Amino acid sequence: MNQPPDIARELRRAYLFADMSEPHLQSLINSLQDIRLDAGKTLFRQGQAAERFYFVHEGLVKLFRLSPEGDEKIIEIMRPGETFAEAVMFMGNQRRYPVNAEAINASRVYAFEQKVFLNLLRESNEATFGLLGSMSRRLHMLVNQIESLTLQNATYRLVAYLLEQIPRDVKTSPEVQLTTPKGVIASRLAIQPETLSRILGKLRQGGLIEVHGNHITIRDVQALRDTAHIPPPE
Amino acid sequence: MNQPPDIARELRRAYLFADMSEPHLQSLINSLQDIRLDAGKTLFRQGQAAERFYFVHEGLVKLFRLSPEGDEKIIEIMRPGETFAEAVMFMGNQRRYPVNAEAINASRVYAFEQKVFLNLLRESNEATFGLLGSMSRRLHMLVNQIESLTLQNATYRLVAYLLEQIPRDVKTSPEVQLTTPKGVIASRLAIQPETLSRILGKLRQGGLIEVHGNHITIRDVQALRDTAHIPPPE
DNA sequence: CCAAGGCATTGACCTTGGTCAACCGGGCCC
DNA sequence: GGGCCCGGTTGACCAAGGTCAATGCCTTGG
Repeated sequence: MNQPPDIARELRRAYLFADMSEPHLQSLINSLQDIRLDAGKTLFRQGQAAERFYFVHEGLVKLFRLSPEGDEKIIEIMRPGETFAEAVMFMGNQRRYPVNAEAINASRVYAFEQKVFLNLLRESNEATFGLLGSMSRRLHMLVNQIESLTLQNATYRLVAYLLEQIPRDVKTSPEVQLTTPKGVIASRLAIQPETLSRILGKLRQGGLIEVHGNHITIRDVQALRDTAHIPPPE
Repeated sequence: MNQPPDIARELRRAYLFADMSEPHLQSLINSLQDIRLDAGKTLFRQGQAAERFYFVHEGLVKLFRLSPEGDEKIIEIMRPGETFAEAVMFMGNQRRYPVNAEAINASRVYAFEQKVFLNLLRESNEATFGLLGSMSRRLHMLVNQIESLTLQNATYRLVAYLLEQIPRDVKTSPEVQLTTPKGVIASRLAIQPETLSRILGKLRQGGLIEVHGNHITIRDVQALRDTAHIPPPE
């Protein structure tokens, strides 16, 4: 069990742990489990009893629902430095995961026991406020998602997604490297892979973007925003 | 300022207040504002600075987003005994309401100052855990909503809504009294009023329900579940 | 080096639900 | 009582995006 000294610093990237006292964080680190997942491996399934929550160390984990027909809707894609399934702890008696979780890539996640964490919350207010912040952010994200699913169309969602992927502080012809297969993005945006492909084609024909496999060059950010009627940031 | 003695009992119906100590609850009650809203009156708008959260005493309040074109999507309809906008308190520096809130009926809501409540949270763990429970439930509700928007069709959503409206412990030919105008239900389900009307017509023709204005008689619960492929409860 | 499987693309077609317009009926106000 | 307004219904039409099928391409493995 090698313990690199900066794992505390890594965990603090998550809102959940950001303001936690050093001793508390250390006691959590001592009890965490380091889990390796091959690509496509299931971490947990919807309906299973929830006893742990997770932090992504590396890789990508998708949280998704399945329809009875087997169609998949990705609710969220968890990236390194993010925690997930921590809200389930407060769902009352029947604590069950409300979604499925599966590794997209080969991944490593840290697992924390609910019991340990709950005990810690009971004696630490900063920790609790960190959790409240995490949950509040997730609520906001879900409301935004509902809005874009109901009040906006597929092109809007894809364009908004692309614009979100632009690294900060870039002004001219930004480059976007898709971090997941296009099919995964399609599910996240609630469209079919065929439709995703067609919309990208349309944008390419319009001279707004260039597509080379996973790599997309945005030729005209403003025009792209305009086609989807997205107001400028801020 | 008449203060009925059982306002504490009323507040305890909300998860947020359920397990709060009596003195804490009393101090909140002393600082609340009782707000009367006419039907259609706006309580707050998306983007406004958030300084208070609310408890519905009577009436119905809709939380909704607007598209640039003016289309409306109701995210949630708040009923007596429920709290809303309490999660906004933890969104960091820029605390702004993420949705609009407007009274559907003539309503009365109690308003609580964030500052007062936050001070109380800092010294009370039961209160904080009540809040975590509220937020956790709301997260779950939103995930369910996303699932039914993306993996299910309009008929499913309407049927699921109707089945939710059936009072507990009723077995035969349940009666459902719609608590809001049909247009409001349509927006909540993310369909057009015309479509809602047509789906009800289809179900009526199929002999599954009877519609008399706001009052709906469900003739065959099982068949209704089957048309939408909804598994039996539990 | 070739075969196989997975992802992406493209085309043809179809379905769901949205749009637009007309109409109905009840409550309300003058 | 008459006009009107609002919520709801109905019909005709339309369009966005889903479905199904064929094909290409790239990776992987024998």
